[in-house]
Amino acid sequence: MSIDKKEHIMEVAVTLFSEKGYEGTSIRDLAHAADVNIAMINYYFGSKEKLFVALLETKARYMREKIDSLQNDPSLSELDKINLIIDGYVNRFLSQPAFHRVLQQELLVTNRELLHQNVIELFTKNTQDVVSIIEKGIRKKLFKKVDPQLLFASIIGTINQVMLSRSMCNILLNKEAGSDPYHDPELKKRITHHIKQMVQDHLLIQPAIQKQK
Amino acid sequence: MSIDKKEHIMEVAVTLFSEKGYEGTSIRDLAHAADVNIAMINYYFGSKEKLFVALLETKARYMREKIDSLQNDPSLSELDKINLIIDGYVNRFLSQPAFHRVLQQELLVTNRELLHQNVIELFTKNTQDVVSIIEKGIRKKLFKKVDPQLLFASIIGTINQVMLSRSMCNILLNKEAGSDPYHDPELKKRITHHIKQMVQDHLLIQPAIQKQK
DNA sequence: AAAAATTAATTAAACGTTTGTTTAATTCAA
DNA sequence: TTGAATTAAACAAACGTTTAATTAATTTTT
Repeated sequence: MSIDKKEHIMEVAVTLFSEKGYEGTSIRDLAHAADVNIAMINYYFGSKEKLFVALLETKARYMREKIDSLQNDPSLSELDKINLIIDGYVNRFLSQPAFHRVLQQELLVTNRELLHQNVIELFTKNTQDVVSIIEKGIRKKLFKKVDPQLLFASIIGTINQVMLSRSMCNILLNKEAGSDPYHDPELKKRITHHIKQMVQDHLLIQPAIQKQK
Repeated sequence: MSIDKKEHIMEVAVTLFSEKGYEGTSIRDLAHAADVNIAMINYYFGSKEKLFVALLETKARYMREKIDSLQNDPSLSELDKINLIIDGYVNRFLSQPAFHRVLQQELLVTNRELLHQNVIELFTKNTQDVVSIIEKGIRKKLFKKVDPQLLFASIIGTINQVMLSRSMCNILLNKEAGSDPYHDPELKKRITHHIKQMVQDHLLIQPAIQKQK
């Protein structure tokens, strides 16, 4: 029973943190939304800060494992790997918008050092892996001599930009103000297609050959 | 004397908000950092929230005017305009990292509706203008049939990604952990060049002709 | 030009809430 | 009957804001 309750609290926490921010969410807000006593949060997690760290550790494994499995697959070309990584990130970000907004918030706020450092570490390994795939493609003369780090920033940054805020996303994509763009199946296709096309045009020597589907 | 003091408070506020977030920054923090009495912030601005809105209105005019002046200049090609807009955004974001982190924070947090709505409005007009420039280039057959909205998201998103956090940026660019990447003149060149190159490769029919400088 | 009256700027202290956390008592399950 | 789970109540500290008193600057009147 207690494990389920911990998970329940964490699920409520990620939603509230994403809507109101870490500082903007009180333990009382959390307890009320999760329908548990105020004292239970500290009973289970020790403190509000430790709840947050627990949240990171639980939620952040998936993408790490995804990239690891691609990394040393000899049957895939470097372009295949990049395309699969784009698919992975878009799927991941769109299916967990609340969690990824919380991550972004902690990257932006530098004074909660423990939380900040925890989020930074998540990104570091992923960055290095993707960059080294791009570098390998360049060495094999499959790719042009692009800037691998900044190209990775463009991939992630494009998704993050769309994910910044729902109303922002609706304005960007000319949707009605009230609608929920993140659960629109069209959006996922559209983002994936745009990023892949842009990355291919930028990476490949003869991008004109590649036809838009 | 009072106008200078208001500006002084706002300058301190943008720094503190960017480091600690809006909720994470107390009026007492602000008053102490600006070396004024606690009551002065409410005396000048009315409330903490109104201080924030005042901050937006003062700081956010520049980019608006920049794009407006480009918009109807017949001597510039659509690609010229896009390149100048990229220059403008990179310069602007890198020279005011604190302010733009505050903007991003408010986009991420949706429950402070007044502040959120104010930031959204800033972005809306800029988005529409840049999109219509890209669309014009497509109609003139200068550009391929790209996704104008998402290409704009890629431009802004790339810069935002690099600006998310200093240590994040240092990791991304392989710099030492302590250094200040945003005041490195090399970084501005590198970002500008990457985005322009990527956008050109994506937009132009024969990107191979365009030579990297 | 000096004095008086009025307005603006600044202060320290206090306001009532809300914050994260803890306690001590109670309920529940093993 | 022992230990874990749960509760309501209380804790001190910090929050944004307001007050009432004082000083500084400006305007009006003499």
